[in-house]
Amino acid sequence: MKILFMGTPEFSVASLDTMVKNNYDVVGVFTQPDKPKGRGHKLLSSPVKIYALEHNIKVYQPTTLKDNAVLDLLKELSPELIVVTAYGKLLPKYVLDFPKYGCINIHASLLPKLRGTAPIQWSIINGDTKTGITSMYMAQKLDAGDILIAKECDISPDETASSLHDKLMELSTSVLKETLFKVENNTLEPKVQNESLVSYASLLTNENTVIDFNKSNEEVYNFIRGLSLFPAAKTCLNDVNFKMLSSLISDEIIDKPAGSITITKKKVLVSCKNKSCIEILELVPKGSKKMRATDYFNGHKINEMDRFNEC
RNA sequence: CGCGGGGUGGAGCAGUUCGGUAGCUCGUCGGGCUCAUAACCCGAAGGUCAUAGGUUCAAAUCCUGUCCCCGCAA
Repeated sequence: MKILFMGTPEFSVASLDTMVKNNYDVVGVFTQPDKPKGRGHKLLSSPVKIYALEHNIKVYQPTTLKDNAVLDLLKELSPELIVVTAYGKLLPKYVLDFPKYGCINIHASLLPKLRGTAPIQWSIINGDTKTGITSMYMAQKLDAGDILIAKECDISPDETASSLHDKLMELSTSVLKETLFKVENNTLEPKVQNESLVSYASLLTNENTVIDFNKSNEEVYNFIRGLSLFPAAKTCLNDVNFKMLSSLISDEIIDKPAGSITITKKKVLVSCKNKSCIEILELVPKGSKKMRATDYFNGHKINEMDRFNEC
């Protein structure tokens, strides 16, 4: 069975690697075009591209799929199945209809919950204790196709986006393997998604990754770990931007306005809703590197009025 | 040449504008107080101020080159 793979980040590499290791016939890889990245704007290739080149798989990086050249390419590669994991582009209908066995997507949530681009982060931010990996037939509507295989994964109380990413990436390989096996044996049983249970994991932006200390300390805690290490929860103090990387729920009761800072001998506490507070462990000040919160405040004196806020 | 910040005892910073051999908050070590302590008191160790060269009576501080680190943006 000829398979065309589409994916871009590290998470996608696991899928591609699974197919390569299990000797599937990957006839080509679509990945996002190289973009100027990092300091100095150097052109960087996606992890999928790097992996594919190392394994002598043809790489294609169309800027748009709505192009006759892409259709010609599909005809040339003539895939019987397209597997998509975090590619970063929506597939036009003619692509979805092209392969004989359809297009299959690996998604990092238990659909129909958390459709969209950042399901890993939002599952933690929302305080969920369980998430998973779902494979589905792709439909034109985002992540709305019929469900094929779903596997659950627990979210531990101190889970971070990074650790959950790794767990789900591992889980995605077994979901993909099982899905491919059933495709080959024609034993899939697609299930329509229950539209009444749909929720969305919206794109992470600079705006919706800012900490709101008016929420409870538990919500703030989930927010920080749900965005750690990347892209990280943001806040601001005296016109300096900060990323909060890790924290702990504190049982201290401090009657100060949200965002107020209390420095004790060993702890940096920030006030949240209803006198609750959160202990900040690690942060990154703008222009500086990751450090312990206590270290930062050893070198930067603050006064009573200073508060973390939205800038 | 995308924008910007920075390299000062173990950590985080100040000092650099207006040159005169180094300071703060912690940590470490020793001692003391205490029922006890992450608290408090006393004391100590620890720095070629990234590096090379230049200017100067004198450079962390001025000039020039080099290396390294980081944030943003994408």
